[in-house]
Amino acid sequence: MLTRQPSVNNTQTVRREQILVYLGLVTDFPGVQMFVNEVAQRAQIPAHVVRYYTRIGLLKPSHRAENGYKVFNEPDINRLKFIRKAKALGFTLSEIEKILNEASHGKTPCPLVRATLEQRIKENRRKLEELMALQQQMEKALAQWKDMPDGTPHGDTVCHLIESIDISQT
Amino acid sequence: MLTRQPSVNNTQTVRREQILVYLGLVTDFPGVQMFVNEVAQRAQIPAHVVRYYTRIGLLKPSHRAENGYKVFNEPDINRLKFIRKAKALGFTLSEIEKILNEASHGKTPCPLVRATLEQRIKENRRKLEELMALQQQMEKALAQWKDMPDGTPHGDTVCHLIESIDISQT
DNA sequence: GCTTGACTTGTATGTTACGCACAAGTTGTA
DNA sequence: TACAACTTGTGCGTAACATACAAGTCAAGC
Repeated sequence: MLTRQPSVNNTQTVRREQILVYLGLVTDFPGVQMFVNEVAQRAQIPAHVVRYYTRIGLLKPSHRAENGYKVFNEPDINRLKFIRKAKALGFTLSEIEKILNEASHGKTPCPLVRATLEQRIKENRRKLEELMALQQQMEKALAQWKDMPDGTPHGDTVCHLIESIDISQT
Repeated sequence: MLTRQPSVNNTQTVRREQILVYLGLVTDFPGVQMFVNEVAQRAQIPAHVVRYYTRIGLLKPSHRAENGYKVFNEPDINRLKFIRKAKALGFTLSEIEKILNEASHGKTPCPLVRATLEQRIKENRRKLEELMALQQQMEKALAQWKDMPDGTPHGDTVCHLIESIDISQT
């Protein structure tokens, strides 16, 4: 069983220590090398996204293995899970980075988090209104076109359907 | 008055023929050279956007002036106005390009327009639902945080506010 | 020992629709 | 001739990845 896993469960190199980790028997064995795929799987994030986060400096692998592979540890998984939750709340990556920086300096990021979220809520409200207006505009157009025939384009017109639209109040 | 316009009305080189055009006395004088700024102004689109459209091939200047400046004509203004309306309806530039291609081949783009708009409406509905769910999630979080104190970060936690969030159903 | 296949690395490019900045050329007027 | 107001093209930046590439690493099977 101590073979390289086939594509069945999509893990990477598995050693005895890692199996112990999987089973929850060991959580931070010094010899355990956690690579991209494993950390990605455990944090429920696509591996190439983990690479992306690493590239932009949002995630910093603790060190490199002898072969140059990035080595992650348990705190990295927490960090990734945090990022995932913050993203689900509408935070951008750069906001998340600021929050993580605050926290790593021992400061509480909570006030920043509250403020950012309020800001996000406001922006989202505006975006929602825009999208709803667009939706109305589109549905209105479609209804209005119901009884209009198709036309052939000529000199000044491309498609009278679109050209009949009034965008004055948008 | 036949000077280069100062920045007051933001036009470009003005010649006698162009003034006639402005006054509506002449609509397509062969000697009139319409450059980027003027066509942009008349189509109510920022000049750099006209350049962008030209760059990606969405707009094709009829020819170049002797000095290399792009020369536009009346149909280009119609094209730009069409693009503006289609964009206001939620069409993407590549969709608009397809529509314009159809039309330039003498085919009626109307069926394509109808189909695309229906598609856009569906997508927009999905996006709206997503955004509304996000908004709810955010507002719920903010309310839930009202009575929670700020905490200091340590080993496993960055910000308990965010970490308390349940994203299972998102 | 060699091949094979599943991993890993990094970089580069495409996506959307621009916004902004650059350097350099052109034009008309003072 | 200097200057201001235009013009040109190109290139970078945005957000958050998705996709593809070339090349290196490792363990197992023959």
